[in-house]
Amino acid sequence: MSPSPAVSPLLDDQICFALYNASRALTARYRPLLDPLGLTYPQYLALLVLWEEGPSTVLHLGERLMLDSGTLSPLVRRLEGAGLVTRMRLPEDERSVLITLTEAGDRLRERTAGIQSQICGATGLDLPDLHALRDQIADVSAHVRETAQP
Amino acid sequence: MSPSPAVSPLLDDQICFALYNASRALTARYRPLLDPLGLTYPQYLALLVLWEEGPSTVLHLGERLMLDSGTLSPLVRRLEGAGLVTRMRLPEDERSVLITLTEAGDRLRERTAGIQSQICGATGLDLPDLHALRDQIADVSAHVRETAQP
DNA sequence: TTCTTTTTCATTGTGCACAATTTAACGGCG
DNA sequence: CGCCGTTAAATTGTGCACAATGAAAAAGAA
Repeated sequence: MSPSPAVSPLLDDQICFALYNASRALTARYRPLLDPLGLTYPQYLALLVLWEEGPSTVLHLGERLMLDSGTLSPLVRRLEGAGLVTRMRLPEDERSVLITLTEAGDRLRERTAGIQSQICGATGLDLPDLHALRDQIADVSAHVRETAQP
Repeated sequence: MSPSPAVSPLLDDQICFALYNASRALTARYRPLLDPLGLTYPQYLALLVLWEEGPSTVLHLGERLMLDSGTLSPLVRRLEGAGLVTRMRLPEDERSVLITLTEAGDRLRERTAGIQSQICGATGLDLPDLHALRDQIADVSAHVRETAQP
């Protein structure tokens, strides 16, 4: 082991590169599980919110997923094209678009039943370790967002 | 706190969502640091490899960054357009393209000096914790790739 | 050598991310 | 009421990721 400087610029030392790789690796691991359902990973995330929390506006989806309308508008349009959700302007506020699961979108939930355990298994960690790691990562994430420069 | 099932499908419980968010948050944190240099984060990663390891083929870059030619070809073309690298077919193997830093590309390295410490500071962790977390994430990443289904 | 397979890179097409702008609707406020 | 700043989505444009395909060169087999 060579001694490393206090803050190394080496590629493999970078926390961001590790996160970037891990995120892509896990998303790739989801792909063969989601492909049969006709979903991408971001589409699956949007459905998770709808399954958990019911009809949501684009704004609400964006807050939960940390995504803006530039990403969500076309994504939701594709979910609508697949017959999984409907879009409706709110009568009480015509600016907002309420996204609601269709019957097909609701039923799709059952077919995602085994996905989580497969993903957790692929990480090679047991549940306590996985939860601890997830919390650490979430803390870093929150801290990075808080220290964003104006 | 409500008791959670063994493997929760809830959005906020998911390790992948945490990784996905953290990766985007850190990349966003890099953006104002890299914008003045005219670089994106993936372009910065490619330059890191070239700064560390010298002239590299597209294949070598791809192995280091876990990216394929479909991503790297246009990325390298943009680096070439910015005058930071040159591309040359290897005389001994005309299939391979060697990417070499130009003077400008080499000099750019100096202007990235303070970036790492700023990013590390933004995570809110000290160096030992940061290294431990990075290693854990890299382990998960490697395990996920190993357990990819055929 | 000739034929076949593999390797390396580029290209095409789809779907995110995200900045910047636009459009329409809402909420005051005079 | 008309005016104005704000807000919610959508749109536009750029740059990744990645699957799939194509093209050219190299390596091997017959």
